[in-house]
Amino acid sequence: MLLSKSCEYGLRASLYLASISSDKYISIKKLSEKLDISFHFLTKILQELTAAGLLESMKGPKGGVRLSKASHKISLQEVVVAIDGIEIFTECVLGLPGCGSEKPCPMHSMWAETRDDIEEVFRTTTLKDMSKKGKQNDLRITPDGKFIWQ
Amino acid sequence: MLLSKSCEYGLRASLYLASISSDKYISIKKLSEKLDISFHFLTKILQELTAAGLLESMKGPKGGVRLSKASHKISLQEVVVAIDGIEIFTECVLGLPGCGSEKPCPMHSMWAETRDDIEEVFRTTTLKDMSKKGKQNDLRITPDGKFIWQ
DNA sequence: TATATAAAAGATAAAATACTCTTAAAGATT
DNA sequence: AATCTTTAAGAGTATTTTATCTTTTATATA
Repeated sequence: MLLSKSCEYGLRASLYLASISSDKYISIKKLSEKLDISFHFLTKILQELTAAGLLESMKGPKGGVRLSKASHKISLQEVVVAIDGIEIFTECVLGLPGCGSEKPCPMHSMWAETRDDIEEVFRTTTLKDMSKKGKQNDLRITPDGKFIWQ
Repeated sequence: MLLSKSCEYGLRASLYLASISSDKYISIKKLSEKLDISFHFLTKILQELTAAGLLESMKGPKGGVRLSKASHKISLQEVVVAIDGIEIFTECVLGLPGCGSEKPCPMHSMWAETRDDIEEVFRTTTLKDMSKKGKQNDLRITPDGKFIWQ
């Protein structure tokens, strides 16, 4: 599994927020119900995204979370790095610490290339790209597919 | 992390066996010492590779494990699949079950392409390719880099 | 000001993964 | 026969990940 569960949930929530394209705050309760993710768990994940500056939050009635900037200015890579860290885009496929061009493993050159391709795809794809695609083609972002884009 | 620790260890041991290029059996004890991996843990992992038909084993004195076929006939993909399963080359980046071209998620087409590239690299690279590279350039397959190719 | 709402924060629990250790059995070598 | 080494199964521990629960803090609105 490339991404952790936390990261998968974070991405799905971000895609939903991007599809709203409003500056209203959406409560985490609502998000968790729409996406069928545990409320408390999602809260933790979204706190990380808020701490990373990708989301803004507001307490109290009518509070919730929203994207901190336009969805076309947030890449999937930013979301992934905020939750899983930069490691997945930098680490050795054999798990050797400090593997790099100075002291590489046999698989380094082969893997670094592939890994950079993955990073590029995540870096050049925005939340808007994906939410637009999902909305236009009614694609699913929940296991049961019952999610309805607005 | 793309690969599990077990898989990283299995790959490293396979690379070492490939570098020996002999039909002698190598004891798991020796392998675990050379590669600095827990003997008991490595035993379990190599049993999986034996069960998958990638290694042959022999009990008793002078026993151990060896590759079941020439190292240029074993791909990295086979080793990975034997330990981590085929899922890493097939699963959805958002973790949605059954994600495919019939009922995709927004990231499906983007990810499927990248994922297939990863699979291709692992499928077209053999243990011989990597062990040869490691041996010729004295690259490391242990964290401390003290491993010596023979 | 009082109240309800909702995120933040922290503590705890459950599950999965990564290891370690032990025991017994069987095959191979000397 | 004695010894070496894998096979196999299982128990036990540690760490990380995933998930839940409770309390605190901030905010809107009546």
